[in-house]
Amino acid sequence: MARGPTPSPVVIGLSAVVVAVRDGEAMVLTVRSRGDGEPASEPAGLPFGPFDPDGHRTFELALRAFVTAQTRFDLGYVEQLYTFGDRGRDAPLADMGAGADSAPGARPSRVISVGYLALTPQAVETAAPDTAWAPWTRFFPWEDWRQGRPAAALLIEDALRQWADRAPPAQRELRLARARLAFALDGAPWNEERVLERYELLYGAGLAPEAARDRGEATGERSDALRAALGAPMISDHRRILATALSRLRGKIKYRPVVFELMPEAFTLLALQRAVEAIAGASLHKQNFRRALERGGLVEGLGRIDADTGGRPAELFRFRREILSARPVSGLSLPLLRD
Amino acid sequence: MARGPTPSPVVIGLSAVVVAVRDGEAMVLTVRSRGDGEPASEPAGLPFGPFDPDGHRTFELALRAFVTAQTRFDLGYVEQLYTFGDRGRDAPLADMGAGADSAPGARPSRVISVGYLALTPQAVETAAPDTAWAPWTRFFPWEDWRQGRPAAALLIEDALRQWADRAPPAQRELRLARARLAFALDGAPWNEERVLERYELLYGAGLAPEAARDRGEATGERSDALRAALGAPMISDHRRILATALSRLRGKIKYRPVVFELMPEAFTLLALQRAVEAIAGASLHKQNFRRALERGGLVEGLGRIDADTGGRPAELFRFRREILSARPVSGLSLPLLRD
DNA sequence: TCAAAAGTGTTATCCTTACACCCATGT
DNA sequence: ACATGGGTGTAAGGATAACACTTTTGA
Repeated sequence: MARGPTPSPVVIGLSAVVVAVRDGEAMVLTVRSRGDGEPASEPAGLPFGPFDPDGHRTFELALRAFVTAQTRFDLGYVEQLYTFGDRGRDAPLADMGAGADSAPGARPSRVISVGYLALTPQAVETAAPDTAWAPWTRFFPWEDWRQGRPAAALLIEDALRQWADRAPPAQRELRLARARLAFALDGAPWNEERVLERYELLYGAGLAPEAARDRGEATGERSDALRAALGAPMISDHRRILATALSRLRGKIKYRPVVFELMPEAFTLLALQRAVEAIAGASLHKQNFRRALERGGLVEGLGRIDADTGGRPAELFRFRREILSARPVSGLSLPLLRD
Repeated sequence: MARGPTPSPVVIGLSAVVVAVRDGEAMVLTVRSRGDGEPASEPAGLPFGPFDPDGHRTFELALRAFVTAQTRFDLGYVEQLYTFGDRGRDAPLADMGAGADSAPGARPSRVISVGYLALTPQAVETAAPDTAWAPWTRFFPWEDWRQGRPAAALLIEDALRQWADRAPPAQRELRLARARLAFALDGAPWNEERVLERYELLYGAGLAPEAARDRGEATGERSDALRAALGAPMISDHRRILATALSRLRGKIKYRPVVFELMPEAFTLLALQRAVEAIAGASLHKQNFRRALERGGLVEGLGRIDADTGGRPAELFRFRREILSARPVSGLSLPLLRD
């Protein structure tokens, strides 16, 4: 293994997608980027920090430590998502931490970022400055199908068709096929799990503002409506990490009982359903949802509650955590409701 | 961000689990560790190498390059598995690559390893020295349930019960519950996907030889039969990576048509079934397997073949790769056969 | 002729989906 | 009374699991 010129330093960054559900809306913990006197429209980022090879025994411990430090918030359920190492996707952290005080003109350190998903039962307002919960529909407006196909999806459909038309004939069909599958064009079924695929398509098509940014160009002309439909960009590749998290969570909810990590100790069945709907971005069939719950034996009734919205008071339930160690247990089925 | 003493260097290692199926057996590409004149019983490892932050634009390109260099073998399908960063699980690469020529007594570099899964259609014998295909039952004898519950699983069951009995009473039930779920004790159902969970349990129980090794101790007394049942250890944490790969593959085969990445262009339905069985470690019901295939429209008949084993010649089929871009497509159902 | 595999048919059962309806409470 | 949500029943269709049987070849 010949030694060439000294290799560039490698920095490992950890990013966390912290998810909570607050009155029927799925929220993500965001950090304003170096929030000084900059305009409020500066893109947000995920909580992140450098991994210290000396101080931290495992990634997960490191993650918990710095998220608590940065946001004064304790994490519960945590799982690793993916490790991103592409050069050229606006390496996160490149201008902070290990690289912050390097001489100008020095070779930038290569940054590898390990993304994590964390779930917490309540979106407690943190006292930490520059930290805020944001609904993730802000970053992915096209992912919310709870009221039927969202306007954002329609605008994106048009933009993607134009993108396909701009291609040389040989590529046109390929582009269309990708768009059709990802965004349910021409009657194709919508698959809520393909969040990452959709975001990557938008990035590849140059529609996500991050694409132009990473190339050092200005974003092309576009209408206000389309801009809104494309969602708020994030610093670095954080929106990609967020998309990965949503994909993973939407998939996992079906085969592991992870929703309960987002619920308080006692909850009504409708609250549970609303949480699942917020994550899945789709409306569910009430009766069938409850029947599936029963079959699984996942929950157990308690007493009652009143202060609900309108209507008859609902019974409170709790997650039967015991069964996790008693038998293999799958997640919730998603009996979709078509409007 | 105060600068303490200079931080330890971080080295990123890439490991590949390269899988192929050869006459009904699932094989993994292994590398003999620094194979000099050492005894043949030296543990094997996975193909691995350091990631060069200057030369490589993405992990995947780096992986393909060094696997080809090391094994003279071209990868097809590739996906990232997981990034391992725990200190104390015998950091891979610590004594090679970037760390090889460091002064004795110098602080060892912290090694992070990114595991990848790769699938190839044929287990071509590579000309590369110290590289060999090994059936993965060698490393996980308890995972092969094609002929019913394997003897290895029974021996491990006993060992795990003893491990639970050795615990203080408070922990006894917890240990038993974990063992029950993972290894299907007391009538619990076997879940073929939990390969990693099972390996980690064996590691945690001190049964996997790697556990004692990582603590710098000698492996405890055990019978030859039990030793065989526990499978061949691997260097570093490679067996953990291998377990991760098998878990992932066994899961993925059901919801993505990945088996076909392991098949030649034309194959018989029985060959396909045998491949799935080798991966899943379970026998399948022939008729129901074929019916499910038909329903999915995944394959298309061609002509015929003869040179088969005994019996009537079977028709050859091919995977209809076109459908991948035409519609969302799920994997194969596993109609398990109970003996 | 027999072993070994290829193929075909059919049935019971369960899960999913869908539709329709009644109950309890606050305004 | 009526809006809002809680809660129950039931029937149709499709997928799965399980059974038994015929066909075609090579040795």
